[in-house]
Amino acid sequence: MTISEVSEKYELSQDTLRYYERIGAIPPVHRTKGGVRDYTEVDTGWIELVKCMRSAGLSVEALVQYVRLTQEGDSTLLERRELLNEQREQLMGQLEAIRMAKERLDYKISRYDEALKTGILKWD
Amino acid sequence: MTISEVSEKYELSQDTLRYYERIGAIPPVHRTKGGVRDYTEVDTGWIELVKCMRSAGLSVEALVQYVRLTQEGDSTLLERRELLNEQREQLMGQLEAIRMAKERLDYKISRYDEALKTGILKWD
DNA sequence: TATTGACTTAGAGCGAACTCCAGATGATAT
DNA sequence: ATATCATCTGGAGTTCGCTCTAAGTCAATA
Repeated sequence: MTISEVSEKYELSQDTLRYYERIGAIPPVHRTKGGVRDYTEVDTGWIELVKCMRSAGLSVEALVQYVRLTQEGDSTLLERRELLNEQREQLMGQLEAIRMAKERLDYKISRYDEALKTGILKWD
Repeated sequence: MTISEVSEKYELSQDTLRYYERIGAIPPVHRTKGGVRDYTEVDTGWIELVKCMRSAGLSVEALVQYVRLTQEGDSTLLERRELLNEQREQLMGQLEAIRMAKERLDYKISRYDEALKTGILKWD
């Protein structure tokens, strides 16, 4: 798969795909003899993982670390689980922050709805 | 309330508090004759709102817009509700992204737990 | 074979959200 | 009054995560 195909499929710019590889957020991508990227399913699997995790707010740095550990082999299994656990905790926190903000927004919106419907403004 | 007290209470640096005010993410804060900030309850209410929304991922720009609209008075009620609704939608999307990432992390972690417990690595 | 178009790298540039700094001014305790 | 400390402003600096540019190389087509 060429970079433009991967870019299309995962809706990530070619620049971003190269960037992720350059900094190590994904392992080195398979290349043709000429040095052109030719993504395998393993490669795109990593892309998908990174896209998923980034969209949830994991830092690029955390992904780089994770990839580095996987490259180092089985001796880092424990460390990798720790890293994933930490990130999981982060996500749980973020989930809670969003839940709270949403609650607050819902309340505010309901007040606006009320005010717009009745024309009466009882503001706090 | 002085800026150092507010900074302490809301765990936001004094620089950040001044920054939020400077760019308009909160309305102008009450001052003493000497020009020193003296936060009222209304002021800290805004601080709390901004902290809540920022921690959930709302952009500073969105908050600036919201504050600007509130300053313009009742004619912007509808526009403000629209803005809050948009932000709410964003949060819902973010919630879903995090849910999905968490699911994936949970699965991966369970695989690591298994591997670490049994010593058997059946990797995909 | 020439030319077009996709791809390559290294490195600079950019927007968001702070964060830090310098120099001035305000508040307080002796 | 003076020393000390907190706070002020304007502006520069930092970090993150891309995004763009330039100049060169690879690949497919006429």
